Amino acid sequence: MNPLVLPPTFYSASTVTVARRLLGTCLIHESDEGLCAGRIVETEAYLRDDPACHASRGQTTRNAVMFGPPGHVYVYLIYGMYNCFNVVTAAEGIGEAVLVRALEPLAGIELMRQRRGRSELKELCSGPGKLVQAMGVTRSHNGAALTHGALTLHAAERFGGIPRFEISVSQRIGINVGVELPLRFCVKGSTFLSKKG
DNA sequence: GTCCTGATCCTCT
DNA sequence: GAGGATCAGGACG
Repeated sequence: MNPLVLPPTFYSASTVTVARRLLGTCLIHESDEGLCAGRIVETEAYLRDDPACHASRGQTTRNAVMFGPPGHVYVYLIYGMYNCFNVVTAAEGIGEAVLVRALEPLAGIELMRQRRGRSELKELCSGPGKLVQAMGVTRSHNGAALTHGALTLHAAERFGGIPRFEISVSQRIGINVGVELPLRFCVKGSTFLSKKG
């Protein structure tokens, strides 16, 4: 296995810890169309007892993946048009996840432009629905492991690393419940955030 | 079965 | 800054 691929143990820390550690790591998707990669610059933690978390009302067929082992992908359709990309955290049976909200494009940028129908670099991955579209992620990836397969998560060093950065913590975006909780984490000063952090 | 809501994005003003 | 697009899952009855 590629030593830069993050191991399953990476995901078994607390959800908030994983949300912070995900910043700077590289998401890579190798598809038939080509390879795409992006560095994670914005995440949000969704905890079990959090009303905004899908798993807060117990396990259902939709959110079953969240209750599975950590290090897997939970893809969910929102507003009938867009998908959100989540990383399952916490032990099996708990039901917590981290939403990836924004990426800094690293590779396969032309492919991202085709998929998005936009040319500006900042418009490719600066939002949950956008990055899913740019990376070519679909609901067929729901339940897939991030430790092997087409969709993998690599350490920051994979693309030369990221200069030392500060983490900015703020309130989450786009939800109506639990908004006051400081569970959104951004790479401070990044130009690829979904919103000013 | 029917109704309603939502972790969004884009276009237009 | 506001509104429309568009659909699956969950909560009812």
